[in-house]
Amino acid sequence: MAKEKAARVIYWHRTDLRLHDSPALQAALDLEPECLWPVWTWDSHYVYRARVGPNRWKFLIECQKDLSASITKLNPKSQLFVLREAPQTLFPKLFRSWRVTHLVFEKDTDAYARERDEMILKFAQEAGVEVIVKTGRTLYDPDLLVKENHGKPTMSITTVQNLAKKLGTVPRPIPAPRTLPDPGHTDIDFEQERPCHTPDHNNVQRNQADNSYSTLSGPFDDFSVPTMEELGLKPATTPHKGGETVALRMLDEIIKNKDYTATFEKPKTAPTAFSPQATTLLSPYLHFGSLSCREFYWRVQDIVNSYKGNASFPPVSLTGQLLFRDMYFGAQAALGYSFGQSYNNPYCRFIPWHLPSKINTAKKLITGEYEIDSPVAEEYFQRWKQGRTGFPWIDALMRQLKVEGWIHHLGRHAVACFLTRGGCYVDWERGAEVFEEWLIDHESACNIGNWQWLSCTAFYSQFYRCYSPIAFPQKWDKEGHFVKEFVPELERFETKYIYEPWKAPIVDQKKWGCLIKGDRPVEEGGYKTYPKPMFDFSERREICINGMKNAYQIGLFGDDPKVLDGTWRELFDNSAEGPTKGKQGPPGAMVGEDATQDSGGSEAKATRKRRGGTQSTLDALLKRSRQ
DNA sequence: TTTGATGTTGCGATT
DNA sequence: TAATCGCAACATCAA
Repeated sequence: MAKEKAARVIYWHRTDLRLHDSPALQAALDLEPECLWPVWTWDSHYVYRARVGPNRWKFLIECQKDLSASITKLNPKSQLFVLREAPQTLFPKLFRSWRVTHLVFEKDTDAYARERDEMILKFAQEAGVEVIVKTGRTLYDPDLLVKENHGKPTMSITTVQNLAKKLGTVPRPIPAPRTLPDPGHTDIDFEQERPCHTPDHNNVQRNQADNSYSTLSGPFDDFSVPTMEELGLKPATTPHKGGETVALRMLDEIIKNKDYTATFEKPKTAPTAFSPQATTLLSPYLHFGSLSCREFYWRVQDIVNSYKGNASFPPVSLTGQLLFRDMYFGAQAALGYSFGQSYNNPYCRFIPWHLPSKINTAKKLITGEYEIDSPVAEEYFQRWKQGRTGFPWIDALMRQLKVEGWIHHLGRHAVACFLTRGGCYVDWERGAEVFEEWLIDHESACNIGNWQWLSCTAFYSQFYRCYSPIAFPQKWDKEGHFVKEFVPELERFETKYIYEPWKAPIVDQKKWGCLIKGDRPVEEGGYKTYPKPMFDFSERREICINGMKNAYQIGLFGDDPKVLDGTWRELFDNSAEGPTKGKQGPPGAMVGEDATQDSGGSEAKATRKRRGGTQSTLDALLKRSRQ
């Protein structure tokens, strides 16, 4: 159907801070618009609800500034127009005010994005605005993957590889446009609506007033990208820089090394390598869409196809990494909100982890808060988060994560295994929240999927394969260079003790300027200190494996009625690892008046008495170690 | 329905 | 030093 009037198009950037290979941008340009506004809406969901540390804020801002500059290079009248209002309230006003005919954007399939985009679609229909949505964030449209998988989530890489075969070759990337239309007028003849600030998960990230929403078009009325200071954020510490320009330059460098590109095998890359790291570090660019995954795929594939030696193959090869990404997107697309939690997730095993999420049972959603069922587990969790477990390998990784916003994939495995099934027996959702806060490449689908994988709640089940915080890093970095970089307290320690510094004789500890004592690093009497290990690893490993074995045998999944109503406790022995005491209840898992009660009714109390105590294995262990 | 193979990336002992 | 194997063990997938 031919359009009567010239198109006035808003191109809504969200997951695609780039000009190269954007099917959605191409669709917008195909309309031959009379005017085109490249727009970013400062979504309050990201500002207040998502967990975003200063490093990812900085990366996002750099991606936006780079894109805006590239737009202006193609058309000096244009830029990325940043509008500081939630899209749900902004667009209806904008459609009217700017006489918009089309809204174009790249498809986003996470649960919140779908809800938001449905609403925007409705507003657009009401305003007579045509909406065009194109896939471009993944190799395959996640909804199409799911459809080909008979509506089921994609839970294994072989499944995805087979589906990919059926769906055919990944399309070649589209070159960046050489020209861009003028934007239309940008007069604002309406009031800015400021979003609800509470709950504000990012309050901890700020040290100044939050001016995210001071005005609609920014303090200089020029729709420019906000600064860290305007957002009130603490300074970023990451050395990694965002933007399409940097991303394409990095890709060029990687591709230049044909051997690396064609023979890459993820399991053979060292998690202890830093400056330079052993993997590409392109993930944050893929996350913000400043690098197109199809661009990456084909640049790699062309090298592989012409490679004379033995090239690697998916799933371990570079393109295989993109297939894993698609797998997680496919799982998320099929499961929606339940993908992000154990509760009500039919594909997620039920394990009675410590520090379980509080649940809003009416909505069947986790609330973002958690229950401290065991003070010891909470201490383990805090020490893990702050990089003071006393295991140098774990602490080095957690410190690198906090400072730089990126750690190697196998490093993520190590700390995730340690927090969950291979050490602390703490809920994977706690770990996923920390990663969400600190990773510059945080992609909800991949993060959630990887945490489920490592905790053996979904995707993977061989819980008896457990990462040792000593043997595993030793395999990669005998000298302990990585540890010495990120845990400088230990920089003078002998190689022999680098992963087990508590075994070093006191005289040597003194000689090397660091005493192994306490639960946090401090300066003391002329010496540095580094913590003692917070538990005996092999002891904890055994407890965890037994806990997992038991939970696997009981065999509940997140959508089991017993999980939903809390009566799962009937199936667990009181002494089983985790908050299993009492036979009733969901206490601990409920929100509302009953949420804070520790255990069920009189029957539970009777049972507890009969069994002679309610102490979990964890607390018993601690008590023993203090004696 | 049963069966056999497989599963991105473990550990530790042995060769 | 690097490669191989047994370990103890289970869900999923394809045939």
